[in-house]
Amino acid sequence: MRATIKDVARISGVSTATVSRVLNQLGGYGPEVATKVLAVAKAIGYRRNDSAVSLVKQATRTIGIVMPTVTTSFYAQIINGIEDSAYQAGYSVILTHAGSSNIRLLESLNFMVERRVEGIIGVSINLNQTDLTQIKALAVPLLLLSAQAPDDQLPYVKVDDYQAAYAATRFLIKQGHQRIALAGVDPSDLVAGQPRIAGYEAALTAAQLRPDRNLIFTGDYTFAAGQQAMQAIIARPEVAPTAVFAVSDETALGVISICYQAGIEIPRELSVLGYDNSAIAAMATPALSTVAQPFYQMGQIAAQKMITSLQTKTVITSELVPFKLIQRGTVAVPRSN
Amino acid sequence: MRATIKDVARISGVSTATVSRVLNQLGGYGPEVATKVLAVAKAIGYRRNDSAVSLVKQATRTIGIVMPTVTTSFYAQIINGIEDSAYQAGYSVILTHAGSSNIRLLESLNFMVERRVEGIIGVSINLNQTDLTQIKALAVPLLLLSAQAPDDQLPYVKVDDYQAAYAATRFLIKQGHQRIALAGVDPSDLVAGQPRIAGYEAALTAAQLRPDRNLIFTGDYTFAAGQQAMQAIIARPEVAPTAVFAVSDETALGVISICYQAGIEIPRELSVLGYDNSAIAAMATPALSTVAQPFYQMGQIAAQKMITSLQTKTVITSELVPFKLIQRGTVAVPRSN
DNA sequence: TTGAAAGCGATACCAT
DNA sequence: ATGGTATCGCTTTCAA
Repeated sequence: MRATIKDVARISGVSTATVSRVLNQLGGYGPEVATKVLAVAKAIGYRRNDSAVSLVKQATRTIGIVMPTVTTSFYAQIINGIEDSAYQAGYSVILTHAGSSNIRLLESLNFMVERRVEGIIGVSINLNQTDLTQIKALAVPLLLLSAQAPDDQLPYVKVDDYQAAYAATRFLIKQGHQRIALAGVDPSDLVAGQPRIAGYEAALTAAQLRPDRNLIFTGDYTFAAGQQAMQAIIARPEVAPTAVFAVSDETALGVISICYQAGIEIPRELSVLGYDNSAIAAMATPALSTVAQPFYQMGQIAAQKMITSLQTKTVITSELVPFKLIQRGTVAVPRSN
Repeated sequence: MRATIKDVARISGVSTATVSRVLNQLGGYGPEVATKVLAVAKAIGYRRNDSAVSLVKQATRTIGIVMPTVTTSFYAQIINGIEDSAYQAGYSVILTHAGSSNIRLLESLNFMVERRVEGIIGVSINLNQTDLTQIKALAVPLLLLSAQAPDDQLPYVKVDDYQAAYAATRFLIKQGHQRIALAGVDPSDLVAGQPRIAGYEAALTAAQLRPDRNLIFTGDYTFAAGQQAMQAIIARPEVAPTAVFAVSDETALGVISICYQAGIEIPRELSVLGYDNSAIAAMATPALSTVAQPFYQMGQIAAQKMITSLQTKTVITSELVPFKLIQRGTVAVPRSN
């Protein structure tokens, strides 16, 4: 059994109250007592029991992270950001997966409530109205990261997908592209799907280019989705885009992998633009031009917002974080231009 | 304030003891009482307070993960594996970073001891004797994942780096390669460095090929290390390997990126073999041939071992997990052959 | 400056 | 089948 405050008290010849005061530097004790207590605590390897502290203080200084099981490469960056901020504020981070398509979501959230986390950051989780109702009943602050709830019923930290898609498409147009495909997008996805489609089409329209639904290749943001999109593009020469805007870096790599097999040279014959700027983007060959989401910072911001809100008892405000266009090696002017 | 067991007891008109029995399905109560209690608990949104449970049970059902801050792409897979296994066993997972080069290591471990985690899984952390001594003093089970302590003072789960490097090199030799470079390796790294060098050299020797120190390009397993290695190779035409065995997938991609810039075609002019089979390997162009480490399973195994040991109070045994050679598109027979 | 003691929310033993 | 209550380790009033 581990040493407790009582052991320290007994050995030091003082009361537990005094030991507690010394250990927490609350003042109101003589210097020699302090020295003694500290020495004893160290000698017997005393460590505070946070369960007991949490119980009496009614605060666990813990925040929870819930995320889908699927492990796209950028989650590590987000977690890093959250954990670093939390750590600095003296908070612990507990982690659970919501399973694929949220099957474990409510179970996970419940788990965390029992663990008495003070707040939860939900990464990339899509919520429907039922979820939302149940979450309200949990009575724990939930902040969304890279996600958004219907009618903004929950605060979020994310980039503006519409603006990012608009800027990305506009960038491609400025390079001289006129036939630009959009690949891997899920049109039923209210958060990252529809806004990106809308931004893409708006940029096209603003440049007097007529959006063409045949240039939109739907998918689920994966590598495989990119491969399928590119295969479809090759299969239909009448479509012949000069650039493809992929909705994720992984999708972009899927596109590129098919081009490689088909002998299509990038960026000479086809430009490819990714989305995320995950670690793989910089390591791809050729290095992937992409829309950067500042994942690490997003994690930091989310944790900070949560903790500040907890400490000041204020409501968490949503925040749109800036994206950035990173030009590397996969976008060039179109050949025909 | 959240509802407690007392509230449930009061409203149901029974004692807290009975409520506890019902909630934990311990038997020893009438069916109508059970129904009543459950209904009340649900109605007032009662959730168990795990801090209180942990305190009285002297068990937190929590395991901690400590890992370096640097976020190579496979950490997500490891965490997924750990979390899934832990979740199934009813355990929570708390996560902290040890900072770069372990600066935050002991602080993190201490944090976890105060949180009363029942065991800690240390991912990719290199320990020296001082660390080890302090860890012993913490008196908490520590299992290493993808790491190994001096003199095997701590149990571990990892692949056999020597054997993997041996097999990989042998594979390259069988393909007809005779001049094989080793890139990105840290020769001062006892865990992943020296064994791989040794395995590589042993395979060479076994095939009557004389190991050549000029073919070993040291580094720190990163993308940049791969780039530097390849630049060095190009700068010294007298070395001219026909294959390079990179110590990580990222390093392999670094090698490939320089080849691309230099117009060296892979695998026609140079074969490249990676190590890890992280998510990026399959998505690279051309797809990377590599030595696979089963990260997700390693996470699962580690968590299972830890939890089993906790529950059966037995000592954790080390385990060498199998690696696998994954042949994709970056290794071919040498041109000159 | 210091200590006694009440509680935090649950469990589990001992009665009844 | 049910209730009373000591207990887990700590913080925090209230007194002294």
